[in-house]
Amino acid sequence: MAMTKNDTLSAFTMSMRKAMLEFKSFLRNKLKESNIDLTFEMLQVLIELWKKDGVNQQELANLLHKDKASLTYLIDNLSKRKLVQRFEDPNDRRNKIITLLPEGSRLQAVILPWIDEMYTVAGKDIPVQLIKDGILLFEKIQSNLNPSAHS
Amino acid sequence: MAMTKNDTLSAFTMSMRKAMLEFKSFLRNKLKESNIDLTFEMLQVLIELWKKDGVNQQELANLLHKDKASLTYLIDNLSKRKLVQRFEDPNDRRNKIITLLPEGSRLQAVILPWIDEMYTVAGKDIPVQLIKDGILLFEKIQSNLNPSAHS
DNA sequence: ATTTAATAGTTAAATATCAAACCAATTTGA
DNA sequence: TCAAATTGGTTTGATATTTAACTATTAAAT
Repeated sequence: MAMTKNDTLSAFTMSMRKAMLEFKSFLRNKLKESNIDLTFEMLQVLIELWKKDGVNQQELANLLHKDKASLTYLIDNLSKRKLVQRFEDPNDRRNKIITLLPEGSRLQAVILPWIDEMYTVAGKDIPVQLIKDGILLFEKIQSNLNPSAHS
Repeated sequence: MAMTKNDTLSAFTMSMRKAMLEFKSFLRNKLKESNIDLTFEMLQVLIELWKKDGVNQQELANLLHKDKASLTYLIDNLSKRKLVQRFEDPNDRRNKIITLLPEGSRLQAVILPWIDEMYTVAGKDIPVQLIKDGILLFEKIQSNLNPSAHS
């Protein structure tokens, strides 16, 4: 049977979904091995804060392509675990600035090596140019599906 | 600053996430425009049933890379909407065979054109070979992260 | 043949996502 | 300046995902 371009795209999205799940699964296993009670999504937030601490929820939502409502819950869950803290921005009291607590900072040295390992394992025997081509492909698809989004 | 291969992979996963969200968002908008009360995930199940009706939950879970527990809930929600029905397999009473109800079948003619449109829009000005290259890239990453998985 | 193991499905609990409604604070603009 | 619009965050309700424990059924093994 002839495979149309749209059939290929259907296989593409399926395979993309599965690759995404493998990344998540890799990290979940690492966390579980060390009995760290964190989800992949909470980790995404922490990673952004390790790059730049003191960011408000909306900025985090934008960086992570998540809904601001999702961020409310994620910050709640990170706060419960005493990893981050909310502060009201004195310059604009609508904003809640999120900062790392000591335990949240401490985890960086433990977890970042796992992230690095994950990418090293995932990218084994793959030329970096292929990965860059993949990014360009994603960006083209994004702009096709949503021309108004200014990436 | 120099961008390492792992930095590129980090950008890759971010961009992949975003592309996935655009696909979901496109379909959600279509469904909403027509006031069809279905989620992207319920649609994934229907699409498999449109390809092959009368499949059990575990097979659906495997096809969609989902957990069997997720399928229980998805089938519950599709049943509530009178789109599918569970049957006990007489040959193996552990299995629940899922079949389309009339309304579930009827939706195919409405929704499949949207799926086709989604892929046509997404793939505009993209040579099919690039998409195939993307699939190979995903498969390589999958086997790197999870060598035991026999795709 | 009887015990053991594996498989399919359900349930519960915790978390995540999304849309919509909402509040408070700030910005715009007539 | 004051009303309207925008922005950041929260809440609610519905759905999705994951893990783990559990039941029922079937298959495997000694």
